[in-house]
Amino acid sequence: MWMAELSARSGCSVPTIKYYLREGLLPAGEATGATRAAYDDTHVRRLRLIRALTEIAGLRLETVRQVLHGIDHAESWHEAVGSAHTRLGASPGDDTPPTQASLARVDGMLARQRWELAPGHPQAVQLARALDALDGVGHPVSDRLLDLYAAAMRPVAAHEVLSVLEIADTDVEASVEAAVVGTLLQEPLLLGIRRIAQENVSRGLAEESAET
Amino acid sequence: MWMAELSARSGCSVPTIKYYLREGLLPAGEATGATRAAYDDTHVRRLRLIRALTEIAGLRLETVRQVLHGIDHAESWHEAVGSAHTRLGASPGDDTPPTQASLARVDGMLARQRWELAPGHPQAVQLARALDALDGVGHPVSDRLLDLYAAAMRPVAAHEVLSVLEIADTDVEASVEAAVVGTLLQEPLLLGIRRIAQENVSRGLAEESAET
DNA sequence: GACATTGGATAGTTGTGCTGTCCAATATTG
DNA sequence: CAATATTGGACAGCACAACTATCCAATGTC
Repeated sequence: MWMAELSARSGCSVPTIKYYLREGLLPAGEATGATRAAYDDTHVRRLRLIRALTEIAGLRLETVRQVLHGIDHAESWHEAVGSAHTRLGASPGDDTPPTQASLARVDGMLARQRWELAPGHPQAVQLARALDALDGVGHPVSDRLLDLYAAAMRPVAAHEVLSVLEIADTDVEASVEAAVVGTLLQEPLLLGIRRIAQENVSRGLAEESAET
Repeated sequence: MWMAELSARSGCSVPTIKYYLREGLLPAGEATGATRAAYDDTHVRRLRLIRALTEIAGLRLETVRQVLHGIDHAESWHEAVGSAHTRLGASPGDDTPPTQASLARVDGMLARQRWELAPGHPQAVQLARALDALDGVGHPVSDRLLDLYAAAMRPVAAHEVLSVLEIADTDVEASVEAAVVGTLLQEPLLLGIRRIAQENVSRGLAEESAET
């Protein structure tokens, strides 16, 4: 298909597609001449993925490019997820080191869960910085809450990883994409359900106290 | 304290503080003369909250303003959380209606969890749109995963709401802020722990398969 | 051979979140 | 009381991200 059809099928305007090509987010089509290139379904999928990562996961194009690069160059699916996680760890330009106290709390949580993470791992650092930030606004979280989060996420993560594994047998490339998409694009799902759960607990308690 | 001290204590530059004042994010100090105004600890706290909401929760200033307005005007803490949730539901300018199929799936999940949500509630709409987006990129999620998310979030939400309630007895205003902060600023914590859990499950399986 | 489309290059636009500058009115200090 | 410093207020400017628009020569297509 030509540019016009790619635009129609992906929902992106032609200038936007050209912009993504320039920025290296979308691989060039197969050149069939000096002024013509052919695109296929992989380009349509890639465009939809870019839009999803920016609009839903809220990633910036620079981050999207790194994530896509990870998808394209990963040898295995868990390498891809690790790469995506690393890219997402820190917002660019923010290299404030976390406090030792928060790092220790993260290590403690990991130990209690019998989870292992290399010291100085981006995820641990990021988590420690989040703890610092909550301290900074005067709303520190308890270790109990961290453990609760960990306990809640354990079965979720297990299910997610296993469902990606099922695809990995038949199509490694697809499983890499599924892993990254699953991690990033399902975040709003999880958070949305958390909010709904909070509202229900909250309403339940409000009605309860109204009865007394 | 004067402007200079407020700047030093909050970590925001004077022009930035002036900007927030102009934008209505920070209440004006008490005017002690035509060219002087006194600020107090509430202003320091408010500034730190603004920075946390933008830098950590990734909210735009327009959204921060609405959230702060909700905090300041809420009668009760669950009203504040509801208001904050509503503000966060949709990205501005994005009013694509979800498909009926996804709305039905959300309703089904709510019914299975015995959760109640008014029809057309922003949270349900938002969740349905997230499901549509995942379908759009060719990675639909199963009802099983939704249920798993819900089951995982149930105890989390219960604990979070209860810990806010404990404060509510002594200080309603503080509990309102705690509810909003807890909902928004603890999101990175939850997601970070989920990523760590995924990596551990993934690494465990990778080692396991390496042994065979 | 006329006409539309493409790729490539370049410049312009919009929105967001600050920053910088200026000034008159005041405090503060000596 | 005078010199100096600081403040609030208004306004313009800047940097970045993500497009969007325009132009053009080469090339397909009919």
